[in-house]
Amino acid sequence: MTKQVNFEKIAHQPAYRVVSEKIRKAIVSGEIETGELLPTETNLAEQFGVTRSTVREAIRLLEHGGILGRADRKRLVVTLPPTDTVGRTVSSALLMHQVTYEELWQVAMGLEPLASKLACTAATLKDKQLLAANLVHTREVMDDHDALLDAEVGFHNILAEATHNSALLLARAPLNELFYPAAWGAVIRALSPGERILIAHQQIYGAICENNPDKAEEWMKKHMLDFRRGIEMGNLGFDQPVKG
Amino acid sequence: MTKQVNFEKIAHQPAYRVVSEKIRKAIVSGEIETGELLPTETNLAEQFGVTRSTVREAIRLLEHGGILGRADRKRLVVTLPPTDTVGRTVSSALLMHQVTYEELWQVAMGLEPLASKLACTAATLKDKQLLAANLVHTREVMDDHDALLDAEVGFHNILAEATHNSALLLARAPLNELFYPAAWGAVIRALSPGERILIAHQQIYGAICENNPDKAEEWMKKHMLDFRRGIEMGNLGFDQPVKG
DNA sequence: TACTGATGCATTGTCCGACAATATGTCAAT
DNA sequence: ATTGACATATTGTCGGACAATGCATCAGTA
Repeated sequence: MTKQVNFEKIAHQPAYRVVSEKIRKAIVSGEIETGELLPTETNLAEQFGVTRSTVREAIRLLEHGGILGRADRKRLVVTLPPTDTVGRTVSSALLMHQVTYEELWQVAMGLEPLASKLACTAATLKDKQLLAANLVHTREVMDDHDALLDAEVGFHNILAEATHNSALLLARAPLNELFYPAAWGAVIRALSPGERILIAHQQIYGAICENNPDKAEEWMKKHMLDFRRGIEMGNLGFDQPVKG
Repeated sequence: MTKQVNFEKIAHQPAYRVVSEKIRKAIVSGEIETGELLPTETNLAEQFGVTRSTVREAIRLLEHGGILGRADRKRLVVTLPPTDTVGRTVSSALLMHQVTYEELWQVAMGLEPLASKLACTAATLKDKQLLAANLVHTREVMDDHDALLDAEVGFHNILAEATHNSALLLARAPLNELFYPAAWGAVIRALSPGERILIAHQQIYGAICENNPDKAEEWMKKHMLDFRRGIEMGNLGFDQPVKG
């Protein structure tokens, strides 16, 4: 082992990444307001001194992150990345990492009771109305497995929105997209636990209306534990990777 | 208000998106294994019947999500999206949504105690060694604000990794990238709470070694509450948007 | 006035062809 | 086994081209 000098790897980022980074920084730093239109591709190309092709590749990079979108399939606008777009990115990452139902359930146990608690103080009148409407709808579709699943997922969704906490919303996006559809769907088909679901939802809704955070949190915990028991009773491979 | 027929908007996706979707599906569905090399750009162009430019734009879309990467700046390989890449996407989305410290703290209160609890049962010997090393290092840099911050963030990071739960890891990515650097940094500079930090970390570490989930969870809650008090004492705009 | 139609311009989506820089593989020379 | 020379493959970047489509303007007509 002779001694040898080590040089650091030289970087040399491709131009399209450099351009992409510059635009991204300008956006995130607020230099360009959301909703504002970006210059045209040819214009950007001139400004950066590259060709339009390069600019286009740079734009694609940002477009997927949801930072950029199209107003009317023409001009580019700076958009608030919609949570579902970002959520999808996270979800497909998790899928590739072969995330298991168990792992997602653990996260759900951390976030959903929290959401219930926070919703008690943060929910607006409109949020409560949405929850109430969801309860009515749930009761109606109690026997239709698919519709019941939709209603169940919808309840948790409305609840999360009612916290008005965007960080929480993004953190639990994978639950919406991966966990509930697959896992709840299986439980519902196997056990038809419509009544139990409805009771839990009603209690949580009640707690929110009474402004009782502890009760809301507790009932959500029960709800999630109930769910887990359903999975175990149905013997539905809790430690298996979620399949997209 | 005359009655009128409503047609659904016709889609017409641009070709680069179609191509991108096809590749994405092939990857997520496992048709292409991770680590496998993709065909060359020219080859893909022929297969899809489009030009190389279009294929390149399609690739950029996926590259940003971290699904695709380069082996050696030449051939494309399918990669497991590294958590930090995906995390950055989420973080910049949150920045643009003007997420507040308060919101992030709420999420932290949901996830960090959970991580502590889970780490008790999931941590390997190596994880414990890393935690121990972090404690030693923390004690050494107690007076260096920047280094102390790094150590503090590092502790929470190791702890989260010790859960071996990729969903949890991704969900808390914004804490690493946005919350701790900015908020803890401010607290540390204002109050120098090195001792209190170290004590909490030691207790958590102890609880993990004793395999005592409840204690680990409790101490992490204390730690986070302590943190919050620090922010309020320092009068550091808890309800202000995080600035990147 | 309110609707319709024609026209021109701007911008994006897609294509083509080209070239430089750089990895990779092969083969000979030492 | 290492080095050097050389051909090859692949990506990054360029420039130019054209069709499709959206937008604005302006005139025409009931």
